[in-house]
Amino acid sequence: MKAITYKLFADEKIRHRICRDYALDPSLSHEQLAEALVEAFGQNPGAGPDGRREATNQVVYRAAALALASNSRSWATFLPHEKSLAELTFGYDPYRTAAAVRAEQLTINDLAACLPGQTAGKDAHAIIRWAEMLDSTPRYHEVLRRLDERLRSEGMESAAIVPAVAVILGAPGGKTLKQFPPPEKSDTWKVHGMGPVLASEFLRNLQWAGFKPDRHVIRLFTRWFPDVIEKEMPRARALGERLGTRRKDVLEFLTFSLVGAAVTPEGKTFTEVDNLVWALGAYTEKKGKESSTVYRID
DNA sequence: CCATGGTCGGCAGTGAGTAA
DNA sequence: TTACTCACTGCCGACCATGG
Repeated sequence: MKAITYKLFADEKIRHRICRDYALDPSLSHEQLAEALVEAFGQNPGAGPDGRREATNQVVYRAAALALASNSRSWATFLPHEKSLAELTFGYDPYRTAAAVRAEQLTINDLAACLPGQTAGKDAHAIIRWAEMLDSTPRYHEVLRRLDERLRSEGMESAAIVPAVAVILGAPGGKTLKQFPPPEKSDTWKVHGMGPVLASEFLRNLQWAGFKPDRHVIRLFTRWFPDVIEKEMPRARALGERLGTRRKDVLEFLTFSLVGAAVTPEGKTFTEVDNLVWALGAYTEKKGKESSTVYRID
């Protein structure tokens, strides 16, 4: 971890770029900057219990909307638009948002204007679909907690919970739905506009403790920890089996989620580690330009 | 035939990098 | 400084392969 924070903030140019993107004070120490960066992502559950606390549909809606807002879009690009997204959705109120859409006072284009990039329309559409889903599903978070409780009661280790739920929400196959019947009045767990990766982002926004293996993280871990990957692969396959899937992309997602959990040291959260590894991949160890450094994570 | 899974390309704007 | 190329991001739908 020290090596990663050093690499991130020692270089003047990179430190200033990160500070510009996330409105941090460049005169802080490396440790303070690392802490402030993780803070800026706002997903670190800290010491609290994960996945167990209450969350209103409004809190759930905010978590979903922000996860969708991060799709194919650097967080720093979206940040300036966050305020207007919050205003358009009445402070992430799914009921008022759904009502405004019904009354044709809010359109996909209105929301898309807050989401720069190629997936703007699709993400905006998904944000509306989520409002409609939550509008007709009271206490959605309780539904998720029941899923969480079931998996735990069946002996699933806690590091596997978020990846498992993310697969059920993001890429449920027919077998998955047989083993995990969807909530009442619904014929699927599939959430709008999210695959497993965005679904784990969504869960993290709800302060569930999980590791999100995005492209940067996968790329760097492939270089750093081939042995851990080898070791976690059978466990990912077993987990996939448990979830009723053998899809290659899902197994890759599960493998790297487990690798992330495995390399997270005692006393650190998954979120802290993956936020910092992500930043390293996004700002320093870029694709095709990686150094030969194998960063120790401790 | 049906369910499942793999592969590929489109989406559409950002920003880093490079050449002139 | 300007103009240009290209990689990047995750989801999804079209299409094909496999196997019961």
